[in-house]
Amino acid sequence: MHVVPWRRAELQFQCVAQPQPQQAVGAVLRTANAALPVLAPAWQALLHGHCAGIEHGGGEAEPGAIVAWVVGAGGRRDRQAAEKQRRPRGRGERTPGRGRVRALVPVSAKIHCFAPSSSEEIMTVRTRFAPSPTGFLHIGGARTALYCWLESRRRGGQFVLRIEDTDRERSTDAAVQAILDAMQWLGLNHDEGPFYQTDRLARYRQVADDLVAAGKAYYAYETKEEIEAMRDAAMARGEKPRYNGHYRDRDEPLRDDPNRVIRFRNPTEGAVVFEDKVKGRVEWSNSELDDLVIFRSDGWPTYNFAVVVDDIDMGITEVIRGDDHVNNTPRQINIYHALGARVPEFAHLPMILDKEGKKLSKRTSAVSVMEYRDDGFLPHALLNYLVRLGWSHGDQEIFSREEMIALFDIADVNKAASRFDTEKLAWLNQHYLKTDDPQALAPEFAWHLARAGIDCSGGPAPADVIVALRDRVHTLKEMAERARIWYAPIAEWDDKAVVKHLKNDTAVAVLDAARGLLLECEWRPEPIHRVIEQTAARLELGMGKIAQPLRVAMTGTQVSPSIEHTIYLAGRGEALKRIADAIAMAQG
RNA sequence: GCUCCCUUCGUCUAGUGGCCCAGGACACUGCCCUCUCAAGGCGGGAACACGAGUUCGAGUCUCGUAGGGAGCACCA
Repeated sequence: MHVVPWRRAELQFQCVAQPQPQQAVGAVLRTANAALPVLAPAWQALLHGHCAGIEHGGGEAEPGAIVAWVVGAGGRRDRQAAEKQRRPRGRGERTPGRGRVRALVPVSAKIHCFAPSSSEEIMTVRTRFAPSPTGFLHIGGARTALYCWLESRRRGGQFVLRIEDTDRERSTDAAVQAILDAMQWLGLNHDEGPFYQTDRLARYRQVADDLVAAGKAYYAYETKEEIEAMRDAAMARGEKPRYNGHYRDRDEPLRDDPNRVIRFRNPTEGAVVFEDKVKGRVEWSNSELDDLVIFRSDGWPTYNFAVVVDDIDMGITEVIRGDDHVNNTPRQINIYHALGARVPEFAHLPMILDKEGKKLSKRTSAVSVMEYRDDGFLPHALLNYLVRLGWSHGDQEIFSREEMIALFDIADVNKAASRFDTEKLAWLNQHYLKTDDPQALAPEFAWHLARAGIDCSGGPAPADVIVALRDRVHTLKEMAERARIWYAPIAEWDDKAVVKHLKNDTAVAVLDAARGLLLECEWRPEPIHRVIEQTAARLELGMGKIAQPLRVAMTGTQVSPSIEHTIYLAGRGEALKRIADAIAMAQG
C-alpha cells in the first residue's frame, strides 16, 4: 500500500540562524522556540498529525521554504515509511535535519486540508480473527484476537470471526467449541460469524474457475513426487524451492486427473510493495514467488486462496495476524490484484515466546487460554497482560477495557518478539483481585471452589473470603485452596505450630478469654478485632501472643489472613468449637 | 541453502537528533509498618548487541558485523 497524503502543510521559513560549529546550542534553540507559536497549527500537525517528512520547497519555492507532508492514514510507521521513500537523494542536497528546522523563523504557515480522497478513509473498519480449529485457543491467538477486536472497537467498526477449517484432516468440532468458549470467557465478542470455510466451497470453486477462464490461473498435473524432485533440484542448485511453471503456458486441454490442481499465474516481473502497519514498508520481488496451488487435487482450496476470497467477500479492511504470515502476504496481494479487489491494510504481529525465549510449547508453559482460567487467572487480567505485550501507552500498566479500546492503536505495536512472563501476569491478576468488587469476582471464585472439590453451601460467602485472601494470593486457584479451612474441618495439624503456640504457658488463658468475649460480640471482623485487643489488654500480652494461638486453633497452622477475618469467616459456632478443641489439645 | 524480519535493565517496555551519564513496571534486594503470611510505604542494583559513518551532538539516522526468528507445501 502507498501512503496517501491527504493533508498538506506548507510552512515557509526564513533562515535567521544557521547552527555553526561550536555555537552555543542553547542560543539556536531559543530562537527556534520563540518561533513556535507563530506556526502553531502547522507545528501541531507536524508533531501530532502524522508528519510524513519534511522537504525543501521545490524549485519555485523561496529559499529556505520547507514543506511538510502530512498523511492521514497512520502514525509512526507511515512516517518511517515516508522517510525511507524520500531518503534516496543526492548527497549534495541533503534534507535539512529536523533539528535545524527549529533554527529557522517562519514567515508563514498554512495547512491545506483536502477531503479524504480514497474510499478507504470513509469505509468503516472491519477486522477478523480467523483461527483454524486444530486445537484450543492459545496465547498468541488470543492476543491476535484481542488486537483485532480492539482495533475494530476503537474505530467503530466490526469484528468478524471466521473458522478456517479447510484442513479436513486436522480440524475438529471440539476445537471449534474450545475456541468459541475461550473467546467468550475473554469477552471478545464478534459482530459477525462465525463463518466456516467449509460452508463456502462452492464460492471458492467459482472464483477459481473465473480465474482460470480469465487466464489468471491454470491447471497443472504434476504428481507430488515430481514436485518434490523439483524442490530438491532447486535446493541442490542453492535456490529457493519453487514450481518451475511447467504447465503455465502449455494451454493443455482440461482433463480428469487425480493430480489435477489449479495454480495461480503469479506475475514474473516487478515487485509487491505493502505498508505493514507494524513492520513498515515491505518489498518483495515477484521473481521470488512462484505459481502457488490455489486448489488442491482433493477439491479443496488452499489457505492462501481461501483467505483472500473470504477477506474480499467479508469486506475486511484490516488484516491483523501473526508474523508467520508476512511471507504469504505478497502472494495474496497478487491474488487481490488478479481479482480486481481492493487490497486491505496489513498488520503482522510479532511472536510471543516462552520464558526462555523459545517458541511457546506445551512442554514448557501453559499455552491454552483456558488453562489460564484453570490456573486461577481472571480474563481481564489476561487481557491486560496481553495488551501490554508488544504494545504500550507511555508508562501505563493498568488498562480497563474502555481504556484499551480508547488508547490502542495497531500502528503502535512493537516489531520485536516478546516473552511471556507469568510473574507479571500474576501481579496483574492480584491487582485485579485487590481492586475489583468482590461481589463481581464471586462467581468465578465459586467456580474455582467447586473445581477444588469444595462445597461452599454451608460456609462463608465467597465475597467475604475474597476480601480476606486477596492480599495474600495471586490466583483464584490458590485462593480456593486457602479457603478450604472455612468450608471443611481442619484436616491436618502442623505439629510445630501446636507445640509453639498451643503448648505454652499462656495459650489456654488466651483461648479461654477470647472464647468468652467471642460468645457475645457482634459477628463482624471489626468487633472481633476489638475482642482480640481486649484480650491482649486484659492479659497484658502482646498481639503475637494472642493471635498466634487463635490462628492455630482456627486453622491448624501458623499462617492465615488477619486473625479477625480468620475467626469471622469460620462463623461463630465453628469458631467457638475450634477454640474449645484447641484448649483440649493444649491441656492434653 | 534462499528470501524476509528482529535486537534498550533478567523480563515487558518509554524513547520521533540536545529534555537521556536513559524513564516506568514485573522480578530481585535493603529499610519501615506488622498478630503470621501477605499487602503497603520509602530506597537500591540492573540495559541502548558490536563496529564504523553522518552530525557541533546518535539509544534515535546510514552502512557493516554478530546473534535471534519466520517463511520457502496440494498445513493453516
